[in-house]
Amino acid sequence: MKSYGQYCALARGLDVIGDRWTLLIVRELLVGPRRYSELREGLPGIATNLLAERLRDLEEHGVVARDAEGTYQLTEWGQELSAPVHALARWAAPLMATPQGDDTFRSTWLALPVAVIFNGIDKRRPRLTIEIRSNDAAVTIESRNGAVWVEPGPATSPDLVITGPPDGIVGLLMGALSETSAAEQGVTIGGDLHRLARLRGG
Amino acid sequence: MKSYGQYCALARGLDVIGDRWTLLIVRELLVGPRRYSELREGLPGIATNLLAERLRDLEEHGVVARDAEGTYQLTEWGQELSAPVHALARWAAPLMATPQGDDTFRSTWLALPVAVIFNGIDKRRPRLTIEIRSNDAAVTIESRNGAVWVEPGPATSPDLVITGPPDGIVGLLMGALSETSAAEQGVTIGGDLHRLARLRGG
DNA sequence: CTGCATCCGGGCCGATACTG
DNA sequence: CAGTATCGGCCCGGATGCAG
Repeated sequence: MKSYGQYCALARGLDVIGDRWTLLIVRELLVGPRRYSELREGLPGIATNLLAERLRDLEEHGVVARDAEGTYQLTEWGQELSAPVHALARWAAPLMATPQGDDTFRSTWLALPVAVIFNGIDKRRPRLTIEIRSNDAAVTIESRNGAVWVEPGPATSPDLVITGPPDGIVGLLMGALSETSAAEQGVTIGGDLHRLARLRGG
Repeated sequence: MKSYGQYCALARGLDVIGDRWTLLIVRELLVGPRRYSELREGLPGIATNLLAERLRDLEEHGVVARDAEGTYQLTEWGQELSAPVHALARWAAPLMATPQGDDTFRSTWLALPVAVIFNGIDKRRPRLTIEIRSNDAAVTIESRNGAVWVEPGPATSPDLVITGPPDGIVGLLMGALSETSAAEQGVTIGGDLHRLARLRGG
């Protein structure tokens, strides 16, 4: 991208991550190291040449590093993008109220709202395992030692299983939807939903 | 901009503020309401049609509102962009270490690093008035009641006057430069610099 | 099959000219 | 002062090719 040519931290930051698709690539890598094909899978709609070019730019700028096997991961500095990414997601949370419509969805994207909703460590949070079954592959929300995070794949013995469309699931996680209104959106819950509310400190 | 078409808060947020120049327009409006010509002045390099189009988009999305006299200002939701903007500026702070070079600078841009460095309210901070004289118009850094912010224009009776190039001034504000190394960059200080350090809690 | 590079049509960006 | 109109060029998006 052409530089803004401004001696300003925001402008210089945008010179690095302001390109189209760039921050979404960072979102994918914040979940963990990813192969090229996994990145494509998590970024529906991106052109393959764009993904390659962005990764090259991010590597040059010191945000992304690739190891010998061709796996991409964030550098230490790149990891620190979690703060602005979470802040932007939090700001944009009201936009999630309008339904999914034709928008695509990948269940690994739940890592972002989960990180925003259950951020930090709270020792009072109970241990809990939730399996999420939505459009594509199942993912697991784990609560251990006060921290909450998302892992790809189903759970071995979940305390709670939530099945349904993405907007209903996100509404439930945020606490914006009641169990009955979520059910109207097609969400099925296996287990006691109050255990989820307790993760938010409810 | 074309929507990413993803049911993800980050993607939907970028659909609103991900366009080129958009977040820099928000930076200008975070300082306070601005006229069209003032925005142009604070965004060197932007094309006038782009500025008009971005303002229209931001207004449609409910980020910006314009009053009867044609003054633009952020809505309540738009104001909340201060969090992601500050987070991005904080992340990009290391990029400010490379010198200004040919980059343009406006002294009102100091409002952003000042907000990042002296964020929040700290009652132990002393009352202080600093006048900054850099490339263009003078600005004033005010510390009152534990809060620190930037006002356009010179101060009436400053406790401290700092004159010099932008990179030297920003380095001094962050505490990354000593008084002597700042002086080597052409920074002149009128008054006792230790009073500035005390604002940071030093 | 993975991990890109190349090519091309269309849309967005950048600069200038112009208008109420 | 506050934009609109216009136009060349670059970037984006989608399809395809191809080397390891």
